[in-house]
Amino acid sequence: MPELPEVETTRRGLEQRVAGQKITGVIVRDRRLRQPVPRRLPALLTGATIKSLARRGKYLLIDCGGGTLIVHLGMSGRLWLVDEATPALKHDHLDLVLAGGMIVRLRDPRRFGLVLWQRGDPLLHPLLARMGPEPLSREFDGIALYRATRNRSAAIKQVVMDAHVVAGIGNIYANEALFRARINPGIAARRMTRARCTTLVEKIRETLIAAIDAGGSSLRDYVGSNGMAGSFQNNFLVYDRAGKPCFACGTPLRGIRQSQRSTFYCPCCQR
DNA sequence: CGCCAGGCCTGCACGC
DNA sequence: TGCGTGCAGGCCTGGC
Repeated sequence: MPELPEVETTRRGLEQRVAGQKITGVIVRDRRLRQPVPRRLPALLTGATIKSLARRGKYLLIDCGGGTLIVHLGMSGRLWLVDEATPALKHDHLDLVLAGGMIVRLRDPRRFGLVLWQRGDPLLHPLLARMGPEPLSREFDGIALYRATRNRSAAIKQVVMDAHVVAGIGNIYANEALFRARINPGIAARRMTRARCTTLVEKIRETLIAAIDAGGSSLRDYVGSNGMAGSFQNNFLVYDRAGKPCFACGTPLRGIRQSQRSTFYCPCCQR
């Protein structure tokens, strides 16, 4: 479910309501995520105060003073604030009970998500340490993408989805940005010119910012941290539109598979 | 029933 | 021999 814009929407929604709040209790109902939820989490977090929420790629970094709670939402995860009277349902695996009477709740039916604890600098965690630049940072520019694509025979879409190249570009936004950049998702990354790299970086940024402004995309059961649904799914130009006319030229869009992921593109506009 | 789904880590085989 | 790379598999539930 959540890609970078959805994670960022979650971060913004939660931060303003939980920063400065004390955690009075931690309820772990199911430890079985992609990795087991640390057993000592309640001991570590009870009594701690949430300082701030940051994001690295699709990882949420909840600074709790003595350490950072690192949360990844996987495919079906959702982190949001509920009233303490809200009953926990089947897939509500973790609650952070706050002093103010609210609960930060993690729901993740597919359990591809991750909850980790890191002392010290969270960016040093092995899963984060070798990630590529943030797509919205200055560090990620045409030159950086050009360098990262040299000697890579893999398709540009796969390279752009490689978190070691640039953080947090998922399947939907890779598809959308490539369409906006008029680049065929299947071309070998090494064949990208400098100019096309610059264009693609611009379009990635443009797409992510538009999606964040729309509160993310709501697919299936996704809703933001305040329970409100994002609306960017209404602005998809190619994602999930196989066979439908290209908004630019009318040609039926194609749906193919690349590395077991679905790709959508316009065979006419994207070369 | 089978297939599909927004992620991403791991391990293996391969080629330089 | 040792890497970087590319690919397949696996982790799960739910919806069509």
